[in-house]
Amino acid sequence: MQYWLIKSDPETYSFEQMKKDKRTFWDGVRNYAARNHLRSMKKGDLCFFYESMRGEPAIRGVVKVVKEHYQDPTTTEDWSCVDVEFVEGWKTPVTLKEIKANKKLSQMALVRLARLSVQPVREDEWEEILRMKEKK
DNA sequence: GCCAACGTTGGC
DNA sequence: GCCAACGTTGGC
Repeated sequence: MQYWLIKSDPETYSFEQMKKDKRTFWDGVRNYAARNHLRSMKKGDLCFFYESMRGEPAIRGVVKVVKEHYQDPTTTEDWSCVDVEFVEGWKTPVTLKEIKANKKLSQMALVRLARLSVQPVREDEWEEILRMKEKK
């Protein structure tokens, strides 16, 4: 089992929408590194849902991979997408500011490779973020 | 809205 | 295959 973090610009697809849809296909990834991560995702893997750009950039909840990668239907080029399902929304999101302020998370791709839209999360990082969420 | 950081493109 | 130019992302 692997953990991931997927980013979305809420103007394109918000966590609010994710919650409403319950399930969606994660399309539109147009970056090779991100695509490779999509292709490594396994059914049952958990992902943090991160919203960028508008408002406070933050992790807002958790979604689960329910279908492994397949051809992105929005293009004929060689890109992939996966299906994800809503798991839980957090009342108080864990913000980028808080993540940056936490020394244990300084190695996170979110901090070091800000533009990578699909990234792996280490187990200790996953747990640390859950701890931060619980403490609120 | 600005701009730094990064990825991609294309000329050589 | 290098690297400058350009486009895009995303934090602030």
